[in-house]
Amino acid sequence: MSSEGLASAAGVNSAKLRKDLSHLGSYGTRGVGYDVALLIDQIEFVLGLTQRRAVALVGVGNLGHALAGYDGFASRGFRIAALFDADPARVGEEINGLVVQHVDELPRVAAAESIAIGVIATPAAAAQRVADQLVAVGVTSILNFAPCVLSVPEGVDVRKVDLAIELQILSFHEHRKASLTALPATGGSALTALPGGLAVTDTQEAIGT
Amino acid sequence: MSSEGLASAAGVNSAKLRKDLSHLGSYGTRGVGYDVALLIDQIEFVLGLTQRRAVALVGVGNLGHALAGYDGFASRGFRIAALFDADPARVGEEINGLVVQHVDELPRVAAAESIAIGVIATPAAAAQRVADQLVAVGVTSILNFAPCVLSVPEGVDVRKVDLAIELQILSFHEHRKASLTALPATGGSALTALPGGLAVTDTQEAIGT
DNA sequence: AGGCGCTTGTGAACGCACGCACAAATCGCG
DNA sequence: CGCGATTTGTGCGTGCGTTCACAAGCGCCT
Repeated sequence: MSSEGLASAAGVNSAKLRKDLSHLGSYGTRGVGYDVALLIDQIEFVLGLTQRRAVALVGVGNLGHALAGYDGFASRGFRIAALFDADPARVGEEINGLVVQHVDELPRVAAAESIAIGVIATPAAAAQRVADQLVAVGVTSILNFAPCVLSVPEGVDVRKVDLAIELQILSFHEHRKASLTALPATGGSALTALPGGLAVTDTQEAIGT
Repeated sequence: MSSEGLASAAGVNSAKLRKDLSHLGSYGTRGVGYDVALLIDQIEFVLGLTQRRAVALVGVGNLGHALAGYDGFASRGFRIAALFDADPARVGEEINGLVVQHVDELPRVAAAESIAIGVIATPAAAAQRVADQLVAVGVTSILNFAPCVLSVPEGVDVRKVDLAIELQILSFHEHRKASLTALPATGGSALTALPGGLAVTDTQEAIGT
């Protein structure tokens, strides 16, 4: 498979793709292209995806349920090792073969399962507390679906996924298509990074801290 | 509120924030700062968030359920106007006050509700067909949660959200923290853009087309 | 065996975004 | 009324990512 084919499939420039791959080493053959299977192995190795990491999911509301049942995690080398919730009514429920445990059980489970990554799917109000608990048990990577900014100590990685922001971006493009307002579409605008996004409700207090 | 305060709250540089805001016009007061309420109004106006757009959600599996019940959409100015699924068993189910309709009803509903944005939460195999149907009824903005690359005509915006990729990025950082491999952390690597991501399974056929 | 076409890997240039630093402007206080 | 403190708005330099373009290398066909 040529870099041109890979690039068009991925929707990027072929030169960029080649340069990226060259960082891994020379796994292509000139005049022929790349061995896709070998490439995948190498990428997985360098990215550390060969080891199946254990993931703890906190918050089994609507979103938590969906994440717990999401096939994409298992097929990409992640093992959801435990489900937690703070609501006693939800504790004991079984989802996809896993029983929801109370979030206070986290220290015990984390030690037993060697949790590497924590996923927060709680309401925004509970997110910071959960993050603190995760950090306390040694988790250094957090995926945050709650619409709020988490403060964590140095050395802990937080990635925030705000589903509404994706819609807002689409809405903005829709707006531009309609009215031909020529606002320079600067790549990563700080605007979308504002806590609470652009919601009128409670943005004041979110910023005012 | 000073730009410094806004910037630290958003986690960005204050100069960048001021420059971004300056694109909207001069809504700050020197020596004083910004009127947050006014700022929000202006940003919402420029970004076109003042009009509540109608969203159609296709695919009410685990993820679809979560999205249909997600408060963040409504509070950010989006109205989920209709739910669709191809599975007759799911048609008729009521979620959050909306009844799931068969995807073949899309043309009729789209005309009645003036759908602006389509959200695809179907399995990957069905995503392209749904995208085609959305495009056919005049939808020009698509948010795709299925782990596949959609091909759409010019003028249609597609944003892809792959939840597993977020975990992979965290996993990679975790990997780097463990072994101190010095791989240049190039900003937007093409690797993560590969269709099918880094999954071993069926990547071959995904690329081989 | 030799040449030819195709593809990789990479040096170099372009462009863009980020951040610094400063002039202009506003408010408060003496 | 004037001065100093504070903050915005922005010109400019720097660094990085992307892209072009080309030499080196590989396989195939004759």
